[in-house]
Amino acid sequence: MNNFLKEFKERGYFYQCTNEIELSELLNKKSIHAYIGFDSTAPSLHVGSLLQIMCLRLLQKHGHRPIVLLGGGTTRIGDPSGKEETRKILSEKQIESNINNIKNIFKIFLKTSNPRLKPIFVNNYKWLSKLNYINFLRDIGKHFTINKMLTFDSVKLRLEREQSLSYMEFNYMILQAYDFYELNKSNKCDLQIGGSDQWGNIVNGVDLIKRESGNQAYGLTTPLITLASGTKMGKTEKGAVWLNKEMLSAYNYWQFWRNTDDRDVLKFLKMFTDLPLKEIENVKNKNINELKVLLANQATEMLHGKTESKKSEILAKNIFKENSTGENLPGIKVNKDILSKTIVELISFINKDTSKSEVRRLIKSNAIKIDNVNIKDEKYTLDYKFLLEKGFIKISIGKKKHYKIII
RNA sequence: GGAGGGGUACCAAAGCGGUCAAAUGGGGCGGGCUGUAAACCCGUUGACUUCGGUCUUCGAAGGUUCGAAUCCUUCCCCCUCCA
Repeated sequence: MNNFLKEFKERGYFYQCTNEIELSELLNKKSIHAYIGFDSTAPSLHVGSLLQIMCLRLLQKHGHRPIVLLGGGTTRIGDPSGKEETRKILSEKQIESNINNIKNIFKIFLKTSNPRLKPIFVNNYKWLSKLNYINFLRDIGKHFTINKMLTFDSVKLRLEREQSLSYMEFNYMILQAYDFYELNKSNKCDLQIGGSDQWGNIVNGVDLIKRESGNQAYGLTTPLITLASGTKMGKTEKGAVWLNKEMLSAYNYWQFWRNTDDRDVLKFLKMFTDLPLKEIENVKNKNINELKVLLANQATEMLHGKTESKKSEILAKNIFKENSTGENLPGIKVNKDILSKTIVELISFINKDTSKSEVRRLIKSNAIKIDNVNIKDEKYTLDYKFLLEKGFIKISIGKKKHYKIII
């Protein structure tokens, strides 16, 4: 089997392929172009898209060139996989700015130095917006039979559940197929990779290419990653785990990985790090918490760089150590008149989305500490002189949230 | 176009004149146990509060009533069945 496919499988990226044997041969024969489409509805991608990004990295590693499609066109329509969600209508400007931000993520994850392998960015708005309805129906629409479209899971499931499926959504599949066709024609793209939910769309693209231009193209899907706990990856209770420095700090990103469920650690090491599989094999019996640190370090390094990753590790060690003073935490400057208010006011000021009522509740349940000492009085006020002398003070909410307050 | 069902807190879902800031479950948050894990147990989950209470919530706007999530009117939205 081809090396790329082999590693693709060994790392757990593989779910389905339209024609594995032929694809393997093709990959052996030459360096190909492969694409993955990303939705541009948010200003950043989150960990939910990381597996696809890793696929592109792997592609590069094996000498193939990734094409990143940022769906300016399809974003304007909306992916039906979001089911019952009412879609936000994004302005042109927003979409453009989202696309630019998302591009930057790829510039971190993908190698850009080698001109033969550096990612090609495309925006399907360029061609989709030019389509003429009548021509499109006649040239492209003729290749799609309703009979077949109705058999695709994305459609079938909706119909079976008797949920409505709008004509617009029904067409999404065709537009994505057209994207692949277009990229095959203009960029020699022979392969589309996507999540398993994209299977139908991908197959349609492969078919369309075959019928319209006679070329053979391929599709490859990755499994939907569900955590051992059963939830979807990408969003935690606290919000999305963004792949963006401004939206989620290196430390919090590190923590996200550090808190991986025991049962997912090995799987994630394979999926989300560059560690050679042999090396993972060698360390797999190590203490599970060491492995989690390894995972967190590797994953964070990839996005935030080695320095930030190391800092996060040290910070974490310090914070979770008994009686940590928290001196390594990033300091939060708070001015004097807020410092002189009660602890309730102070905490809801530092942590904007914690209401005062909530802080009161937290105090009652023994969750608030200042310099590791439980605060039980909601009227407690900081000793300003002491703070001046010492320079900083640590406020803890629960066990995991710590803030270093400076003047 | 006709007939019916429905919109309740983060989500699902009860309530159908006062005892409703609204049952229950999930999720979240906090505590306990532990390993920053899982499982489990306990507490909590609108805001503000001088801890006595006060204010704002049940699709929207009006109305009836001492009193409405609950009744009436109009409007908006969703779903099912028939044409």
